[in-house]
Amino acid sequence: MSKGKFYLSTAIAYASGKPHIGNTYEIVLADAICRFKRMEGYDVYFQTGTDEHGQKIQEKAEAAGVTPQQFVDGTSGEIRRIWDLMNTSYDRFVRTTDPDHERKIQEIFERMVASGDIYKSKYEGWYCTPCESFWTESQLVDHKCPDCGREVKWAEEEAYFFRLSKYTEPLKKYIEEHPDFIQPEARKNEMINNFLKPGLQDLCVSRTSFSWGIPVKFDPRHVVYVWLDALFNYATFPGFEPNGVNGETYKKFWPADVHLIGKDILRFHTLYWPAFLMSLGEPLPKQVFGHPWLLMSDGKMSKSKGNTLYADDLVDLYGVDAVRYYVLHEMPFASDGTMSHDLIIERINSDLANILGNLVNRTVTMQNKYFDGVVGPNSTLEPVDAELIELALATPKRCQEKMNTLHVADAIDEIFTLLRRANKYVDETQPWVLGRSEETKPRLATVLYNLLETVRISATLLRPFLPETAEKIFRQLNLPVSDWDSLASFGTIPEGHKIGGAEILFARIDPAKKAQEIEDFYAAKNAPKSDPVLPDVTIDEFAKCDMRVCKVLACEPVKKSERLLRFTLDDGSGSPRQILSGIAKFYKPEELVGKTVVAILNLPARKMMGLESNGMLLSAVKEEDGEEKLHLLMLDDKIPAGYKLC
RNA sequence: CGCGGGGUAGAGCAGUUGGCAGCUCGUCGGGCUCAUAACCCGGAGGUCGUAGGUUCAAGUCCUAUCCCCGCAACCA
Repeated sequence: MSKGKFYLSTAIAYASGKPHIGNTYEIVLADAICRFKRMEGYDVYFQTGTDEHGQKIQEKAEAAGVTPQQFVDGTSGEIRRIWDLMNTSYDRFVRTTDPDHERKIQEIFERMVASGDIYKSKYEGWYCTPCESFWTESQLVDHKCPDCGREVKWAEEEAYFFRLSKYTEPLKKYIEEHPDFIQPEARKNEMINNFLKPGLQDLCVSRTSFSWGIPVKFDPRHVVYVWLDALFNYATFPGFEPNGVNGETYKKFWPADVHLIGKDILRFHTLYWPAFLMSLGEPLPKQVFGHPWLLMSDGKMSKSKGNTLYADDLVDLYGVDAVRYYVLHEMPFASDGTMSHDLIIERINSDLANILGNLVNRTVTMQNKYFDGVVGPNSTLEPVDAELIELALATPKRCQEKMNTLHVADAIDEIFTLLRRANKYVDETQPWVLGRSEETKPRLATVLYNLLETVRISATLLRPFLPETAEKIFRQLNLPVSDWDSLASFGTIPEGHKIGGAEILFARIDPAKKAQEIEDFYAAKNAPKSDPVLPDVTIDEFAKCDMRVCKVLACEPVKKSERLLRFTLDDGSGSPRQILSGIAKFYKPEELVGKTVVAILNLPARKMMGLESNGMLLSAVKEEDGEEKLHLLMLDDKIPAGYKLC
C-alpha cells in the first residue's frame, strides 16, 4: 500500500572526469533517502545521471584527441560504474546527450521564444581582448581591465536572453511562502539577500563561443546555455513534453519532492530553475537541498598515497558499506565534512566493528551456545527489559523524524543509540551468569529474545544505509528481511525459530597494518602503466607540427598565477618569442634560463592571464593517481636554436 | 576588498530564541568474560582564536583584529 509518491533527483554529474569521493557522497546520500522512503512505503522515483555538454568538455575532449561524444561516453560510463559500485538504487540514469532530451530542449527554447520569455539581444559591456572577458562599468579599475590593467573597449555580441528579471517578485513570493523550499535555511537568506533583493538580471541563455551543446534550432550558430539544458533533465526524462502531452512518469511524479545538489549550485536550482518552470507554467519542485562538501583532510597523507580519494579505491580497501557508512554518518547537515584513511578506520572500528558487529556477534553466539540456536519464550518481563523495548520501539519514529528533514547522519545516530543501549543491556542482565544454572534458563531465554528482537529492529532500520550488512544480519538471524510495518511491534520472532550461525560483519582493523596495506595499494596503482597508443597519423600530418629547438632567454612567473611561467625564447628567427607554460609547480623560473628546450611554434596564439602565448613547450607528462607529474623536455645545450625536429 | 567556510578538551564535531560548556574517538582508573583485546561504569582534560563593547547574564548579539582552509580563473 503506497503512502504516496516521492521523486528525488541528484544533480547530474558533470562528465568531465572521474568523480571523487566528494561527488560520490551525493549519490549515496540520495540513495539512503530513497531507500528509506521506499521502506516506509512510498512510491519512489530516483533519478541521477550525467551532464555532458559545455565548453570544458569540448576542451577536454580535444586535449584527449577524441570527439566530445566519445569523451562523454567514456566519462559517463565511468560515473555510472561508480554509482553501481556504491550499490545505489537509482531508477533512472540519464544523459543530456540523449537525442530525445535534446529535441525537448530545442522545443522548450522555441516555446520560450514564442512566449516572449526568450528574446534576442546583444551581450554588451567593456571587453578586454587579451583576457577575453566582459566587464561591467563598476568592475573596471581606472576604466581599465581589473585583471590585467589594460585598455578595454565597448563591445557587443549577439545572444539570446531569458527574461529572468520578470520573475524576481514571483520567486521572492514563492520562497517566502514555502519556507522549506531551500535547505539548509542559511542558504535561503543568501539567495534572498544576494540575488532577489537587488533584483535579478536577465540571463544570457545561448553561447556562440563553442559548439558542444544543443544547437538553437532556428539559429544553429548558437548553442543552448548548459544550465538551461542541464536543469531540464529533471523534467524531460520523466516525460515532460513541451507540447503539453506529458508522459506517465512525469504525470505521476512531478513536481519533484527533493532536488539534492551541492551547495555551490544552489543559485541555479533555486532561482533559474523555478523561473524556467514558471515560464512554462509547470509546478515548482518542493524542496532543494544544498548539501555540504566532503573535504579531504590530506594534511598527513603522504604524496605517495595521493591526496584525492576515489570511491572505487576506498571500496577496494574497506568495502562498500563501510564507505557508505562513513560518508553518510560523518557529514554534518550544514557544514563541510572531512575524510581520510585514519578517520575511516576509526569509524569502522568503533562503530561498525565494536558497537554493531560485536553486538550481533555476541547475541547470535549466545543464542547458539545456550539454546542451540532455538529461540525460547520471552516470559519474564523486568524493568530493565521494558527500558530496552521502549527504546527499540521508539527508535523507528525518531529515525523517521530525522530523515524527514534529511538529517541522515542524525538518523543513523538514533540507530546506534539503540545498539549502545543493547550492549549495556547485556552487561546489566549478565546472560553468562544466567546460563550457569537450569533455574535461570527461562530468564536467559527472555534476555536473548529481547536482544534478538533489538538486533532485528536495528538491522531493518539499517537497510537504507548499509543494505548489504542488513542482509547479512538477517541471514544470521535466519529470518526474511523485515519491513517498516514490522517495526511497530516487539516480539515478532516466533518461539522455536532456529537462528543461523555467527559471522563477523566488520573485522576490526589494525591501523598500523592497514597503513602498510594502503601504502602498498597505492604503490601498485602508481606503478608505471602505459597509455594505449593513439591511432596512426601519417608522416604528412606529423610534419604539420613545427617543432623547433629553442633557448630560454628569460623566464619569470606570471603575476597572480599559480601555474604559469612566462618564457622569452630564442627560436632561431632572430626575434624573441613569448610562450606561457603551466609548469610553475615543477620548476623555478631562474633554473630554466639558458636551457635548451623544444617548442611547437605553429599553434594559434592564445591568451592566458592577459598574456599572449605563441606556441607550447614540450614536456613529458603523466597522471599519477590524480596528480600530474611533469618533466620539461630539455636537450643537449650543444644543439643551436632554430633546429627543426623531424 | 574575487566568492565562500571555519577557529569550543589531545583529535573530530554539537551547541536552537543569550540562562550551569556537551557528544564521539583517544587517554587514565575500575568492572565483566557471552563477544571481534570487543562490552559496561567512572575520572582527568576547555579563561569557547584575540581585543573591545551591549547585558543582571555572551560560545551565542555588535565592532575591530589575527590565523587556518575550500572554491573559482589562467593550466598551448
